[in-house]
Amino acid sequence: MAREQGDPSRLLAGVRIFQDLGSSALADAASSAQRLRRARGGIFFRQGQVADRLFVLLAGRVKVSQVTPEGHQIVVRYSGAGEMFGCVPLYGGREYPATAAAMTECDALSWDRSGTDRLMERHPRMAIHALELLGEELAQVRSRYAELATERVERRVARALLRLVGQAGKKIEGGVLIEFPLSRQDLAELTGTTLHTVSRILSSWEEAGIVKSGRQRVIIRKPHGLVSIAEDLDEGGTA
Amino acid sequence: MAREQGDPSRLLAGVRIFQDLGSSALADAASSAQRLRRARGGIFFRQGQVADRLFVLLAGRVKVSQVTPEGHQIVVRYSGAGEMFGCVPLYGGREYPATAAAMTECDALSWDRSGTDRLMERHPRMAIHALELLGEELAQVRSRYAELATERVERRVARALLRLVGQAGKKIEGGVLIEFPLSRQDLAELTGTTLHTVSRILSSWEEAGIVKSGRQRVIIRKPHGLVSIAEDLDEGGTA
DNA sequence: CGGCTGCTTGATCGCTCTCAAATGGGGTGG
DNA sequence: CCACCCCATTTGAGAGCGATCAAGCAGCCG
Repeated sequence: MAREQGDPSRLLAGVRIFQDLGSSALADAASSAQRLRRARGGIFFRQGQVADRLFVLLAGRVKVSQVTPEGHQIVVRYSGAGEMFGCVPLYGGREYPATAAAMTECDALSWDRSGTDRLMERHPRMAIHALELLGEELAQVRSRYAELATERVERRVARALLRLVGQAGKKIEGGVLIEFPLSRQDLAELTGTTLHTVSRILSSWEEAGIVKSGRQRVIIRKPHGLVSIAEDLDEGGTA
Repeated sequence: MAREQGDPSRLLAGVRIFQDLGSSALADAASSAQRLRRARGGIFFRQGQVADRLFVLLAGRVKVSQVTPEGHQIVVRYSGAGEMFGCVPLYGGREYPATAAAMTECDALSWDRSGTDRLMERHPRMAIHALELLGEELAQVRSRYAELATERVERRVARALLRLVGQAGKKIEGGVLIEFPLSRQDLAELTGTTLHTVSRILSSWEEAGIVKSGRQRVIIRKPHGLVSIAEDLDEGGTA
């Protein structure tokens, strides 16, 4: 457990599901947590495994993805520090419906099922927070669903990038860098298209000076240009 | 109609969120509920309204749908008797993200926000059940998302119909009838396509003897045929 | 019976997938 | 330190699914 950085209960204070819980509750949670690290590429859990653990990410970035019966990959979401993932045990699911893999070096806490049950019993507010988080996630998936059903690929990719900027954007000179390795394939699986189409789109944006991208790297040079594509505004916004 | 049947707490026993709650809790819930009826086409709530009520459907069928900023309609789901809808207040959302309209004559119970809060406080198991329901819904949306991202329209329509059979299928001679008025447009909004494409697909299925359909009516004659289309099996299954 | 609403069907267009092949950057092992 | 190999990416060509546009049709209700 909390090998370095001393008090893990301090880390938990910033995590939404543990908010407003009081220090004794945090200590309670921290004491029953297991500390987990993963190198880039490491796996937290795999789709189909018995869902017996809940995770909270302290540092790093995790890709949560699904494989359809036909073998297509879908990226469900990217989780960052302070976010919860593998929340299936919270609501009684049997198996993980997705795989969670570390995109960068990761550091996480986790609780087994009986631990989460006990925590939620003792601190009912945790259940309320869990409800809130799940509700928000539901709203988000629905909005992505609507997007997929009604929007063109280019706009979907623009929106996905803007969302990623919000989650993992880092200001650098000349733009905003997405702070973890993100391949064309990843973007394609996130937006429901193919890496070829993503590559073409990024190339055209690069030509327009909107982004600068390379091997698993994306820098947004003109966020406003992306916004014009993402929203209804005319394309060709030159910020 | 359910107006008779006396005791509303009896009605609640079959609703998942109230399961295992004990009769006093049911009476508690029933006593604070408001009974609501809507004629076909009536509205329970509209997208964007302040989300102040939770609903449980006792009878009838409700369409939950969204309009995107660009004006496209999306059907989120169809709810049947015993199901909960408008659960936004449960997890603290401000506004309804969708509109709930009665597809048939409907009869429902509803609680205002303070009522649901109080109920969940007094009966924590309700919160657990709510978590379960939300989790299941999340899993379902994700699977529909994956479907939309990776499957052809015909297969999506087949799967949607099969799901509807499970929810509202009624065996009649010569097949299974979807028991509420369902237009081509509805099916299109449910599967992320256009009414034209749905119409063409249904026509071709009709030719193959798989379905029989008319104005806002669909009868599945050969469910197995639909399954062959929905799954990976070769098409042309003649059950 | 007439009009409205939902359904059908044809024709065309174009976005996006698919298939194919080449390119290049980066890390690794020698 | 260099060469090689692997993997991500780029780019072209072509096909096809499904959207869009445009009429016409038919059941149903008033």
